[in-house]
Amino acid sequence: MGASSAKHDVFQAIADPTRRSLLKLLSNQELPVTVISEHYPISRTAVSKHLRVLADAGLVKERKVGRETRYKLEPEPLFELKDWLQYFELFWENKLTALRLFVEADSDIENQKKK
Amino acid sequence: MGASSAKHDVFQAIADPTRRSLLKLLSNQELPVTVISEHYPISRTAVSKHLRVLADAGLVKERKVGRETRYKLEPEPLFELKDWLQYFELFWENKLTALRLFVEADSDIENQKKK
DNA sequence: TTAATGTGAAACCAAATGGTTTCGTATTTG
DNA sequence: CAAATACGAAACCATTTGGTTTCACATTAA
Repeated sequence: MGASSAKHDVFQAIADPTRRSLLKLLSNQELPVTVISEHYPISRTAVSKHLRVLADAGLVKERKVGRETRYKLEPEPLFELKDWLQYFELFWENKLTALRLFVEADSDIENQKKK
Repeated sequence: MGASSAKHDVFQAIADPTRRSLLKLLSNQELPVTVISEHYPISRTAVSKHLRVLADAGLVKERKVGRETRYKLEPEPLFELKDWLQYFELFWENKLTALRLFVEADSDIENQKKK
């Protein structure tokens, strides 16, 4: 099996703004649930559920330390997102190229009008 | 107002696999709804609704031609996604660096064991 | 040992989501 | 003009989602 045996999709995991925020919060530190939930207006349980979705997508890793569960970012699954995006970069570059060509063609038309 | 006056979020728009597929389909061609929906096992109406979500997020542009409505990719909003991703690239690079350092440290330990 | 703390599971709920079928309306085409 | 085509709006439905409160269970502290 490949790298993406995740129960939850990366795309779906990052669809929620709270979860995106969680990823940033946990990007440079490992934190227990209670501390994490202090950053949000929702209940600790709700935060816990978001963390589960992220964990299912492989975006976050949990580690039990005593009675705490500490979470931290696991950025690898974001590669899938990057790959997906890469396909489209081709098109937005084309778009910019097309725009440039259009502007040039437009100038030509302007020149012709001036004849 | 900035560039993202979209009713629908880009992140949410690409969360659905059918919509991601639509974006690829429309990346190199402008197509009317009926033709598009032939590529999917769901109803034309369902496809139409997905297209609306994509249009709300600015990811697709519609153009009426006679009785047809033709859709094509509008890749610009994907920049937001790219920006968001960029933040995390820092961390996965760190991760790789950390891994490299760990491997080196491990070698050192191996060497020590050999003493 | 008893009390306090950190957490997830469960049951529940309202709203959003992804789908359907039916209908009305423009626009071609015969 | 009449029939066919292309489409979106509406009403409806089942499931998922994001949230809550309550409860049970470990683990640590008194």
